[in-house]
Amino acid sequence: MARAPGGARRRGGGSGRRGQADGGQAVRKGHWTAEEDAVLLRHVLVHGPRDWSSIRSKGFLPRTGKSCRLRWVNKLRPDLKTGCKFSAEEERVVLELQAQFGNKWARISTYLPGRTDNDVKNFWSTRQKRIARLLGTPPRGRSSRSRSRSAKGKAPVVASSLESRPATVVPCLDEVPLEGSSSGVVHPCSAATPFMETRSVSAALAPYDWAGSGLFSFDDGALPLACNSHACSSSNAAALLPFDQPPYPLLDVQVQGVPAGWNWNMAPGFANAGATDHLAYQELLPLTQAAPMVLPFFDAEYPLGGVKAELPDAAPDNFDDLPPDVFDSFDQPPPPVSPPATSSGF
DNA sequence: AATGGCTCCAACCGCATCTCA
DNA sequence: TTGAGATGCGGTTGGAGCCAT
Repeated sequence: MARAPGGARRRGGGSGRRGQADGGQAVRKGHWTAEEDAVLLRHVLVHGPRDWSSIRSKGFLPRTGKSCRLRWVNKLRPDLKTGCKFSAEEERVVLELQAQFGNKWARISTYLPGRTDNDVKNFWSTRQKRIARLLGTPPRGRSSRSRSRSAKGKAPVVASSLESRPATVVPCLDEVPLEGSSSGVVHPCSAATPFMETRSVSAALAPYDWAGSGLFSFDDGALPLACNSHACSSSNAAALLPFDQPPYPLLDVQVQGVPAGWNWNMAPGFANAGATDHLAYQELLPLTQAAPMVLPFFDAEYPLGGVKAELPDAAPDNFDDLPPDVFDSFDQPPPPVSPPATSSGF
C-alpha cells in the first residue's frame, strides 16, 4: 500500500483540539504543525531530549511535556524508519519477543532499530485484528481499560533467548538480505526509503554525538559507516570514529537568517546549561519563524520553505570546546547482541 | 462514481516509575 | 524519607488513505 510517510498525511488537518491547562493557559492538542515541530527541534538541539515540561512552562509551545516527548520519540527522532512497513524479519522478531516479553513494546522496540514502541504496538494491534478477522473470532476488546496494571505483560518474562542468541536480532539495514535473496527477507528499509538525509541530519544535530550514536552514516568519506556489517551498536560505531576529526560535521547553516558565526556548539544550553537557554530561544525562534529553515529530518523541504543544509567542507576547529557531558545527552541505542540494561532515551 | 470495510498511524489518556529537592 | 513533578509505558481512539465491490 503506497502511503505517504507517516506524519505528512494529516499535516495541517489536525483536530486542533484545545484543553485548558492549569493556570488558564490553553494547552494545544491534536496534530502537530510544522512550526511546532521546528520549535520542538530547537528545544532538542539546545537541551537534548529532556526537560520536556519546560517547553510549555517557558512558553515556547502550548503543549504538555508528555506531548512533546511523544512527538519527538515517535516522529522527530532522526533514526526512525518512517513510512517503511515491517519486514518479514521484523515481524518474526516481534512475534518471538512478544511471546517472550508480552506486550512490552518499549522493550521489544529496542531490538528493532528505527522502530518505536508505538510502531510495534500499532503493528501488533493491526496484526491481531487481521488474524482475528481471518479466523472469524472477535478481536480482543478495545475497551479493556479495566485490566489491571499488573496484568500487563502477561507472558512470563524469562531470560530472553534472544539475549543469548544474537543472530535473531534484526541486523543492520545494510545487511538485511534484499528481496530475492536466498532467505527471501525483504530489506526493511531500502535505499528508496525516506529515511533521511544523513548528512543534513548530522549537521543539524551537531551539539550531540549523532555520529557517535551509530544512527547515521556519512557518505562523504569523512566518516566511516556508522552501521557497519556487524552491528548497529553505537559503541561500535563510536569506536570506529576517527577522533582526529570531529565525530560530526559541524554546521554553519541550519537556519537561514541565523547570524553568521552562530555556532550550535556555542548554544547557551551547552555552554551553560539552563542558565541562558531562554536567550537562545529568544534569539532563534524569531529567526525560525521569519526565515526559511532547514529541517533535515525530512526529505522534502519543510513547509516553512527551508532548504537543505550543505555541509561545510572543513570541520570547524572548536570541537574541543564542547563540554564532555554533551555526549551524555543521548542514551545509546541497544547493542545488537542483547537489549540494553535500561531503555533508550530515544 | 459512490461506498463501506480495512489498514495504518498519530496522538491522547491513565497509571507506573523515576528523579530530585 | 517523602512528596511533587517529570518521564516512561501501554492501551485506546479517531481520522485519512486504500481498495474491493
